[in-house]
Amino acid sequence: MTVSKTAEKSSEKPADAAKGRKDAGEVQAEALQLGELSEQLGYVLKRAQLKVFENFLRCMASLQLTPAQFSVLLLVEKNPGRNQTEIASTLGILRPNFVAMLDNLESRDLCARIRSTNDRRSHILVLTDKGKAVLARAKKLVATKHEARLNDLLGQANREALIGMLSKIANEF
Amino acid sequence: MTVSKTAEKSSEKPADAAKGRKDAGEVQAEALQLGELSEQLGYVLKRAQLKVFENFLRCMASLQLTPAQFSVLLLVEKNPGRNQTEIASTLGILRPNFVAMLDNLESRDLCARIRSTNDRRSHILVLTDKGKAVLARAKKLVATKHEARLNDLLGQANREALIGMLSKIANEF
DNA sequence: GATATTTGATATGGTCCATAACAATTATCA
DNA sequence: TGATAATTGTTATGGACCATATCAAATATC
Repeated sequence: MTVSKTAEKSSEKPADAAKGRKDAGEVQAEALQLGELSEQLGYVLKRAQLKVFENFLRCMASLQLTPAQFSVLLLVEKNPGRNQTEIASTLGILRPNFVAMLDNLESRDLCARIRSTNDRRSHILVLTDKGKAVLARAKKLVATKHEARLNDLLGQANREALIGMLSKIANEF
Repeated sequence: MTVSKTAEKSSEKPADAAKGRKDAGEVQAEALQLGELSEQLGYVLKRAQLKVFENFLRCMASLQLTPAQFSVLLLVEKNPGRNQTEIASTLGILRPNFVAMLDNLESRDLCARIRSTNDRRSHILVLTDKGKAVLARAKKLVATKHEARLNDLLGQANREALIGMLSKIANEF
């Protein structure tokens, strides 16, 4: 597998990268043969994931939300009153790494840590009003600019089948 | 999105993580609601990719090959006589980062850098005999233990459809 | 009430990714 | 031809993300 995650400027898109020579005169170096690589699940999965994240970041540029941050806001909205450990572990984020992430969201006034009265060790997480508003706008952007692109590319039925298969892999592989 | 890539020991699997409490007596904290997250392309894509890579590493434990290393060996075998820049860029690896990778493979006698006689700046890449042998064994392991798992999980037709859709996303998204 | 566990946090190290810069070599072209 | 530009592999470096150990405060357990 492999595939870096460069956005636009530097690295050329992996597929037809090696052709980036002289478009001028001489002998065009023949393109490399991907061979069995293009049938490798991991390879194609990783490449697709990088493309999707890249597109996500472009769509969210105005809101400055990464995929990870978006997922946190979504989960906190859906599960208000949960503490850091619960939110983090549900997303597969280790608690130490979740701290800086929350510091960021909190400094932008998108969510807040509230000392729990039941258990004064834990911080309850909630979205601020601004956080709710930003998340609402983010959802619209994602739906119209990001997910809609999948329908254009694959069609509604295939899109749902894809999500279903990926979920199955994520849960049962 | 989010989802870390922890293998087995430490972090719990994201989905049913928050339940990892006491299986003993008291009140089981209700599981968190994933909500729209489970329909987010990027989220499910990333989670699937992590699972697949994790499984790949397990299957290749005896050969000590990462997905990235495997892809390099595959590509060099398919395209002998190419230089570092060509192989790296085709895989989306930046040339500076490709150096250490090759150092590793070369130190294990899996591939070799050969000074080109045409252009004494470039290094031609080839697989060593050991490299070819290891790659052959790797292919078998991948086919029987890794890719075969997809068929068991999705069925042949769905597997091909999945690869096709992912390729389309990787190339056209 | 002594001990163990949990929570959020800090420090730290590893891996991967990206950019700048460099020497050696080759291409370009005035 | 010779000066200049471009390319190749490389090093150095910084950032992002991930993982582990450890800690103090608070709580649970016995």
